[in-house]
Amino acid sequence: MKNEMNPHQCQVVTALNTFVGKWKPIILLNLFVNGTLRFNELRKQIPDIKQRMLTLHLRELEEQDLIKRVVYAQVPPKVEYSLTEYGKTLGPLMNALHEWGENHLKHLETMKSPPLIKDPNS
Amino acid sequence: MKNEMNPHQCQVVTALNTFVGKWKPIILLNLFVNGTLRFNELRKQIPDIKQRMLTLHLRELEEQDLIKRVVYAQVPPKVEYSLTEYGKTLGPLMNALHEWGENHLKHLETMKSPPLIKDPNS
DNA sequence: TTACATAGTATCAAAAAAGGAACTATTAGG
DNA sequence: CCTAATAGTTCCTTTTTTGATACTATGTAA
Repeated sequence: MKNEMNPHQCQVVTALNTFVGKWKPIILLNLFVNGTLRFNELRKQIPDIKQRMLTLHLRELEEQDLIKRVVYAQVPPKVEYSLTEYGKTLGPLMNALHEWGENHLKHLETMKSPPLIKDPNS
Repeated sequence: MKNEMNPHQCQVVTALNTFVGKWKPIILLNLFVNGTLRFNELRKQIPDIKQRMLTLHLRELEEQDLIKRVVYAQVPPKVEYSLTEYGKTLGPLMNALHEWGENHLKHLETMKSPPLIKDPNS
């Protein structure tokens, strides 16, 4: 743990605020994994998301310079979303989260199921 | 980005869910930085938190095996909170978040203030 | 006996986030 | 003229999260 880390003016919170929420991490992950996706392709990838929520969060992520939005002048409309170069800097963080999460699932298993038979040597 | 990473059964979300929220990261950070703290010491470290929120989140973090709670049988009461060994495994993640957050603050600066004078060589 | 300190609970109110359903613009094709 | 496709927007409701304030238990010390 960084010793200059200060829980008040807090960069950890700054970081979290850019991509937490019910949908943002999933949207970002999909763009990491699939590259460029159209609006409806994202919807298919995230079946439970409502159109409204998808639009709102895409707009916010765009504001934050994490994703870019490219509109093609055609009908029916075509809009493509992808990570910006800056958005891609979240990659290592996503990996770290992924790994900790994976380990956490294992930890949950060991917590839920205590040994049925006590080890006689303990 | 991990190629086996799958936005559906998603470990990133699993990880985030264990410590996101308005107060949890700050509580954890304080325990990382200060080690063991009593209830009221935590309150002083986090001036804006309401007693209720502190209690609720401490209980949740304890449930999750991220922190431990030690009650001393004395009056007035004394209750100490600290990270569990498992809680300490969040350290590298906190550091990664801290670093990305720090960089993000710089990025925000460069976004907010576009050059007043265009570089004639660009 | 009264006040004090610590670590809480209990209740109700407010605010923030998310959900649901319906509606829109555009144009190509039949 | 009607329909279909895409990427939205509008309006309203529900759920979730926080906030605000007051109240409690208990032993010690004045």
